[in-house]
Amino acid sequence: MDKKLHARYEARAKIIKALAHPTRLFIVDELSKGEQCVCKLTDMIGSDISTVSKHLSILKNAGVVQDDKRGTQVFYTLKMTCSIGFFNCVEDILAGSIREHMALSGEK
Amino acid sequence: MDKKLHARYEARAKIIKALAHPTRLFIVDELSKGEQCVCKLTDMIGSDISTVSKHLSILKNAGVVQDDKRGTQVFYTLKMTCSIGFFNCVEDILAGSIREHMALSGEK
DNA sequence: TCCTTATTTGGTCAAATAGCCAAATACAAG
DNA sequence: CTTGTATTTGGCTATTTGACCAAATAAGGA
Repeated sequence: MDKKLHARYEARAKIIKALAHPTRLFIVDELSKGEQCVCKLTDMIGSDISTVSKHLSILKNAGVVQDDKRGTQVFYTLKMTCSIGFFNCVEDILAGSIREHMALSGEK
Repeated sequence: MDKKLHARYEARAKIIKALAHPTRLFIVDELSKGEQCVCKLTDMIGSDISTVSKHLSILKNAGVVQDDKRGTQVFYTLKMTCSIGFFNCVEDILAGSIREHMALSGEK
């Protein structure tokens, strides 16, 4: 694999890696409904606010979300809206795995 | 976030995590052109064959690829074909980042 | 059966990730 | 300028990941 090609895959992987965490997937889903401030997301997620803030900065760094500081709060919005379609694709895989699992267990 | 919801995001994340590595993205791209044996992929990638084998097993475990043992070789095929559309989406983000970067550098 | 080739698995080590707490910053209101 | 609220950053530890090597398996042919 040549160097330029490798760099291309690295760049892709960076974005996908940003999505590859349950909390961050939740955030993306939540933001697909509209903007949210860090505090609201923190309430919903239930981790430490510093943890949520770090997840948001990973997403922002990857170009998946955008932030907008208004007064003392920071509001995040989804930038990578096409990810929603992909999640449906992921759900299909999950549905398939469940079917296979049932088939292996001898259920119909 | 309730327990069931969390499990759902965990399951999604597992699949996305499987894709979140440059070598594995390369494999998916390669398999989108047709099946390949481990040895051929190893040649293209240039890492140790055990490393490639492990990447393949991660993809297989996530339901992204399928294997088919024929004689002494193992051939892998892409199961999650919808990922291709997602990669275009990822490319758009990358293109956007490059544009932003140029804008910040004062170029047009 | 005994090689040879193709692939997987186990072990080890270094690097990256995720979470929490505490400290630093940013900003608005008094 | 002091206080209070919202958020980010730094530091620390535990866990996971990724790469390589060596050893184990699997299948085919001599």
